[in-house]
Amino acid sequence: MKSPRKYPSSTDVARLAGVSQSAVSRAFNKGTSVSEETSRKVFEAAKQLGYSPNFLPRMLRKHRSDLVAIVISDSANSFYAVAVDAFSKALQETGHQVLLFSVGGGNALDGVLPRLASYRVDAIVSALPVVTREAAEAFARIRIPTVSFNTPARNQWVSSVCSDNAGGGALVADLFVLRGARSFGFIGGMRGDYASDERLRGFRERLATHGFDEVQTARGDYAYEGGFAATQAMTGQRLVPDALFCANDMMAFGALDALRRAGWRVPDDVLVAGYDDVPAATWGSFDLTTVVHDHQAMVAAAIAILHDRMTDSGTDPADGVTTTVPVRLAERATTRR
Amino acid sequence: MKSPRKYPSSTDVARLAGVSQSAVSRAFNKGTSVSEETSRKVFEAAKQLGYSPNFLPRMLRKHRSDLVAIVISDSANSFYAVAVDAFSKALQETGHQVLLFSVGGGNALDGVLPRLASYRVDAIVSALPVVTREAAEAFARIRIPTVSFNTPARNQWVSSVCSDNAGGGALVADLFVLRGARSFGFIGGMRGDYASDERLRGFRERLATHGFDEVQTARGDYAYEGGFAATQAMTGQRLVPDALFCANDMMAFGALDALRRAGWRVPDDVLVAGYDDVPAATWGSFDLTTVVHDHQAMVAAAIAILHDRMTDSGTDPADGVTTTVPVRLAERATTRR
DNA sequence: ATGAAAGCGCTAACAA
DNA sequence: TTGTTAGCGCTTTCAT
Repeated sequence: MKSPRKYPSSTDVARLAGVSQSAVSRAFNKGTSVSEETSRKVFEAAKQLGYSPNFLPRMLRKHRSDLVAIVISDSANSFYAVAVDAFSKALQETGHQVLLFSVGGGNALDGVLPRLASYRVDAIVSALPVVTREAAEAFARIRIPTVSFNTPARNQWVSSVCSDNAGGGALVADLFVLRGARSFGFIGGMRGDYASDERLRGFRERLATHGFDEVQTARGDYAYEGGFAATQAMTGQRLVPDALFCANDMMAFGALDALRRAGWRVPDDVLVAGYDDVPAATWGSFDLTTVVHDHQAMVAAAIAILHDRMTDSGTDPADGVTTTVPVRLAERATTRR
Repeated sequence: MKSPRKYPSSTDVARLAGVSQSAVSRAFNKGTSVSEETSRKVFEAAKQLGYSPNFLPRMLRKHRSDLVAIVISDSANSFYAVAVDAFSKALQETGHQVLLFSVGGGNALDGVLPRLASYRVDAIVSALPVVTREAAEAFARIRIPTVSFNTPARNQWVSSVCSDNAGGGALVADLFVLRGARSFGFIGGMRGDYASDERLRGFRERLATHGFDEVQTARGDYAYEGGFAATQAMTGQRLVPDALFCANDMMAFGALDALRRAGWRVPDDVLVAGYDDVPAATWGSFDLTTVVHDHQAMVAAAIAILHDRMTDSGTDPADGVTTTVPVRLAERATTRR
């Protein structure tokens, strides 16, 4: 490897400024006692040498890196992309920096966790769509405060922030019934996906209170194509319910296109609702009724937990909390009769 | 701040294993000479203590952090979101780790650059949609090899990898003419956006070779709404060209919906093409002709440049290169007569 | 307000 | 193959 460029050190600056090395350190750290004069000399020399303080020794000395890991996977869910940006921005405000870790499919998490520990990150955000019990325990084993974003998971070291998935499903159930539907369908995500399962549970339980016990379920893949295929299967068998709830907007778009192609009219023949309120939901071609989660509130809640866990006055990291952020319904053309 | 948990050090492991501290270091670094026996004792003790090597002192000693910064802004362009994931994955393969830096609007870049330097990152990927001359010079000033992704920028320290924007514009021009269009429109991105400007340039120059010198231009904001509004202005004034080229797919979707709402038929009355080939371009409601760039090739090219700059045998970082990745056209329903 | 000195947890040169 | 030793560039007592 190339012998890397040698950066000037505080000692170099000290020599040029004619002060001690510790004076340089003090000049660059506020809340320390340095004279006006010394400070001036230091900054002048620093500028001349192009000096910028090296953060690594500081991490070493202080036993805290101010690094926060975000663990992502290549999910089609663009929800996580905006979350990463929001986290990064919010954490920078408090002097933290985001270190990104990608896990591929399978048990790749185990390959990544040791590195998380080796970078001595102060906290972890899991932006994984599925966190198995084993995964949660693996997180706990490295004993770093962790918050699972948008996926329930909880043990001594792992907290989670989720939107009220079941509540959202219930809102959709109420609306469908109010609009006169009497038969119901649901297109879910992959197996083991808590968010999808919860949305179905809330939907189903609320329908039961209205006296409807049957829900025709199908499974998609959280993408347009999955929603399209699942719906096409319904139209092919002429088993289209009065109202169709899709576990996310992408699948709802696929469902809409499949219904229209097969000659069904929305909302006249079929009501359709999605979940997420992605930008495309408002587009003229779709104008989709959907459940809106409050991204900002979710990120804020996660950050609050992390800060609490990372600071002194904070809670003992050894007990995770579960925060549920409320959702609301945005009714648009696909359910408006 | 909470006094952070003290991790076990190699010295702790050494003591427990009854070997020297350097033996522990050697056991954890391959390519060093350690006996089977010593290694066993070390790993046993390490496991017992829950030891994982600390990377920070290593960075300190070696004068290389193996950290790569990715600088992002809150662009609506989801193209960057997938790129971040691809970069992260590819860099991890070679033992690098991505450190994320978000810049807000305005001159916020200046606030971020000193931190980049302080983390001693080995290289920088700029995923900013606009890199002004001043920004490029600011990058150069910290003398860390930088590659600007999808936005031209170049000086001694800054390389760039771009798709062949002008070439894509030319492909669209050829197709429009082939399909019989005789008047042309273009909806671009924000001021100073090179990608948009280049797409227009290629479009315009190729049209000129076909004998068409007029292009009716409008400006959007790279989002659905901007494309919708710009197109609505055209339909309102009844100044709709035979063929409309949008600088990205999002605006093309807006344009399609605006045209349809105003009673224009696509492709019968108007041809429409976009740029990016986002997933929604293939959806039934749009089926949009668009220019496809090769994400993978672009990321690979950027990584290749970075690796070259980061390694010993590599090129002197003091001369940036500009790599142009070819594009192709995906013709779909919006131009097929 | 300032300097001297110790030490964070590693790696690497050197000696044995 | 192994142990000893000297730093990497900072922060932080402790004197002055």
